Amino acid sequence: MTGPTHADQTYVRSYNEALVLALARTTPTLDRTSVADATGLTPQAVSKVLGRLIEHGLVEVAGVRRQGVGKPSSVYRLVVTSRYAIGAHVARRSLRLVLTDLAGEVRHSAVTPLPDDFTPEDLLSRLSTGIAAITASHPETEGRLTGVGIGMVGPLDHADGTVRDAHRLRHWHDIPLRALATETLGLPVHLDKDVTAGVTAEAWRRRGAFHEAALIMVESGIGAGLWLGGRPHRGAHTNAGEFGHTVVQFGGPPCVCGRRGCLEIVHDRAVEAGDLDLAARVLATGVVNLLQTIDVDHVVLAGADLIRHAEVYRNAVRDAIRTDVRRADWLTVDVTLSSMGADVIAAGAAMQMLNTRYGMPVRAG
Amino acid sequence: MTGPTHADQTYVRSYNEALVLALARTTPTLDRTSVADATGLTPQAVSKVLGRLIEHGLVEVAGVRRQGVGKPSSVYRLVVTSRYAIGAHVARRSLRLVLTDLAGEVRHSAVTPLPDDFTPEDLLSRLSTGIAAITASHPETEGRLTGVGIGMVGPLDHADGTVRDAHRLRHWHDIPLRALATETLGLPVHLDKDVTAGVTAEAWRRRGAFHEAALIMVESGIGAGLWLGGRPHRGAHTNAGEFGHTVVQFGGPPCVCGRRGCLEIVHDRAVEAGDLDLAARVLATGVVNLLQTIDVDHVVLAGADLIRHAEVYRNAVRDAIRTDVRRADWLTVDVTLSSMGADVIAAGAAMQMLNTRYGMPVRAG
DNA sequence: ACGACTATAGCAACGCCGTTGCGTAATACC
DNA sequence: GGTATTACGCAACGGCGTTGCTATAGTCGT
Repeated sequence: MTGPTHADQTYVRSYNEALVLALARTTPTLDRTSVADATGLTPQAVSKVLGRLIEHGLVEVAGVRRQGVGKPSSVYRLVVTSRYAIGAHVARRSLRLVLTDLAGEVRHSAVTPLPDDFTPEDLLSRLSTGIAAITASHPETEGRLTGVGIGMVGPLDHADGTVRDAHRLRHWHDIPLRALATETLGLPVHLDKDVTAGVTAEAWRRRGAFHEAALIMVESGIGAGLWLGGRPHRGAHTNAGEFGHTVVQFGGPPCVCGRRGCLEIVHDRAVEAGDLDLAARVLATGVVNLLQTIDVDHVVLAGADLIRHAEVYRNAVRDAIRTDVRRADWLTVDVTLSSMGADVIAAGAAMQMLNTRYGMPVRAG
Repeated sequence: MTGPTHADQTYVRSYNEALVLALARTTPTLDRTSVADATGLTPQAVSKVLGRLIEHGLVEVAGVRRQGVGKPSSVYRLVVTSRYAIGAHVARRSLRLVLTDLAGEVRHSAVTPLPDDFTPEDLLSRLSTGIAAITASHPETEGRLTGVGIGMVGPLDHADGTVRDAHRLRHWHDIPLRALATETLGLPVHLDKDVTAGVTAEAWRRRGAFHEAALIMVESGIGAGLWLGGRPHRGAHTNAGEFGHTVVQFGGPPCVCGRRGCLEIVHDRAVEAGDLDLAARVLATGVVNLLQTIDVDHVVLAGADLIRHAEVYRNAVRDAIRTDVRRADWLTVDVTLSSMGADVIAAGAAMQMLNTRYGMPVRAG
């Protein structure tokens, strides 16, 4: 992003704190020894890290645990109500707002329609009133709101927070949405593509198990959110995951994007023809293409149009993975449905906001 | 790889040293101020880092530079002859060995044929004699050999150094090649897929400019080496980049891999039919698919079968990128031919070896 | 009941990082 | 030749995880 930067002790501190927080997020309780084993830190260092986290209210002592002979160990746990974040999923016709706690649990969810061809001003005013309504009904978030994450259809530029040309939205060309929203809302704002936010939602809650993953979203378009090497992959222009516009049928029907035989147009034609099985097989072919290209071991299926026929799609993808390629037993892939349903994008956007403050520090590595 | 591990001051040290070394590799000369500007370190810290590097012989003082008023600054430069590495490119019928210096420059290159269906023993003995010949003719490498990098056709497991099932090689099933070679050669060994080694070769020499990139290789098969987020992307099972076996023609001709209409079979059929333009367009379609999926801004073309008709392929790829999709002006992609010719895989393997010692420390980020 | 044993917790000193403050060296300019 | 300017490096500092050691709070055996 900003070019290489150096490492110093503040990096060491925030890195290790993030490591312990990630552990706290994914385990009901912690104790000094188990954290030391999981992180490689010495028990003494764990005490110091936990001390800092307790001081900031992120972690608390939950009691002691007798585990046989010897002094019982103190038990710690995440204070999930110590921080909150708001996530927004900006779709073509609707705005979904969620409130999540520090563990990524959704505390509140609401959808409001958006007018056809809504403008930036339309969105900002609805964001404003929607967030005000949430904070009013959740006074416990007072002073504990980390910020607002926005997941939106692309193309956009994550690095400078600008919407370049949101697909099929007339008034959205080179709109500095992050800056506008920061000013309007008075809170830190994180802007990202919807699918990237979605895959973050899964990763934030599953930590280490989720190292190489893709979230496949079918919802007025087909896209993929990528999580590679333990972090989101956005590509050079925040344009990764334009999965629906890969050609699976050379010379096939023309697509709105200008190419022929794109996954999306071939899939949609099958749906229009009422052949859902074929549509699912087409999508599955694309998923296997994705596996061959980036070799993820977790595939999460999401999106309203997919969830409506969840089992058909999931079975097609699983079948394709098993039979399409002569895949050996070591090529294990876990195919699941999104655990968060329709909230996944908005919740992921909220978690991205939390992640900027309480996740792994960027750069270095 | 080994799960999350903590950060400490040894990490800070090696990180900053790697940062300065990367700068030294890609710049003719260094001075304290420019390093400080580029890394964000204070000048005093740069002095300490450079002092450590000089102590290890990796950097030397090259003189002073008068740049106007004030005390002239000391000028430093990488000692390219302070470390060497050997790279091996194991192909189906040949073994290529190169010697590179610390800058990644190829100092020696040699090819020997490999027998049909060669065994692990065949390879190890040829590695042994080949490396002995190189060190004998390059006495300056005495005591300065970092190790041996091996780039090979997959599938293999980079994490534990095992060849799982090398494509079309009968005697290569679950062979712990890294362990065997380490023992036989008495040197550290790094094992990786050929294409991943190849993309590392480009990245090692171009540093920051090369953040999101793919190396497309056409040479008895079609594969891609991926460089994402400033580091190699291998995927969950070291199986990323099996680009030739993505479907571009749904229901097309059957491929050896078991699917139908794979990029590789469609491309090869076109070549067999003598229609090189079509073959190049098919490959270009696959490249654009790759861009849509992972959004790289550097595409490097390589491989004997491609280089033979380099311009045809390059033009086809450039045309496809320009016209295939309604791409906006911000979607810039740089398409180049590999700068290292036939040595690219072997040289990249050597640089991977150098990278394990003198590159960015793993984990943390 | 009571002492031996054991695992945990935390204080204090330490080593090593980059940072800061400041004195010194070497050049151009007047 | 004096002065401003730029670069260098010693020394003290703050902050990180580590190490050594003592205090603590339980279980277990007698």
